[in-house]
Amino acid sequence: MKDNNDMPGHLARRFQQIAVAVFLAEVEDAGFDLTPVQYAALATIKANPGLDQVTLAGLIAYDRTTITGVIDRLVQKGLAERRASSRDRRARELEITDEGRRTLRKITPAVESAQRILLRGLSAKEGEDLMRLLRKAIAAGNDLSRAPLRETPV
Amino acid sequence: MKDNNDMPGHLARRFQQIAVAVFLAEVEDAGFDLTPVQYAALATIKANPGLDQVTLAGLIAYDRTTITGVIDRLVQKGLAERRASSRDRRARELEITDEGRRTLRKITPAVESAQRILLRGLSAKEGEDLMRLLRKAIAAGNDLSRAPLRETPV
DNA sequence: TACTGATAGTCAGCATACTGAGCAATATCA
DNA sequence: TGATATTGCTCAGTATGCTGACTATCAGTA
Repeated sequence: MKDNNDMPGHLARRFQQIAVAVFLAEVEDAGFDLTPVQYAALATIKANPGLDQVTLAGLIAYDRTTITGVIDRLVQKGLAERRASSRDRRARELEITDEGRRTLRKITPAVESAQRILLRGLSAKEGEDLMRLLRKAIAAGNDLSRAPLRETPV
Repeated sequence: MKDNNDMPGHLARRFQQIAVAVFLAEVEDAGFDLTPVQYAALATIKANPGLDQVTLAGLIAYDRTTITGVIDRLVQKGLAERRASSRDRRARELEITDEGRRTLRKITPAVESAQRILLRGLSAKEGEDLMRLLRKAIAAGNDLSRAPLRETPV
């Protein structure tokens, strides 16, 4: 029988498991307490000031029910703010705070270090290849998850 | 600034996200209710009758605190049994039930189909390359997560 | 304008994953 | 043998990620 550990689905789970562990370790070493998910959300808020939650979720492929809790924690840590939108009373506009900006700036080396560690078993070319193939497989499967990546709409 | 969506960590998360969605969809279409994690645990119990929980966790790289709940659900569904070990009174021996065996057999086509769908954007060679590179990166990072893969000890 | 459908956000519930702590039992070694 | 360390398992707490349902609001149209 084929080894279950060799199936693409299992490799996907393992790779993600290691990626999260490495990220958290590097970030903690740098003296911060931020998850990969929180980091991506914060960086995307900074790059798109005033965006609403659904747009944010689409830009980083999070489920809209997940993003609520993530933003809750960013707000609670004082890194982001959630305001009512003036144009659409259903929507909340998101902004990064000065503290959030400071954190992003200081945390960047740790985040980049994590990415290097994640690929440390591969040569530079192999790392490039892996990322290219992952991007291609992901693009083909984008709409298969409930939270697909959405190019900036609007 | 570099696009966050292009970082290896983000690609890892996305690939895993799609892998789980595809697995669940295929398995549900086949008329079953089993998660990727439950499937891997059940298949490993079948292949290693009487193994204990820590060994099972090591064979599929799950955390020991996660495996408890997974087995709870397999037992509750009648697919596996948990017995006290006679050799070590701390340990629990795991066995697959007839129902579990039947389920595994019938679910296999759906599981294989899921793996194909996950790689559907890639050529056969690209799929092979992706898996080879993932295996290599994972092997190099194995000990960086709290739940590393352990070759059958004993 | 009134109706209908879509959209933004939240919530409850469930299933991974992990941290850290704790209990019971086993192993090791002075 | 007796103290110490280790191991197998569980639990409480936290953070994703999802399903499905619900409210409030908006948009399009008859």
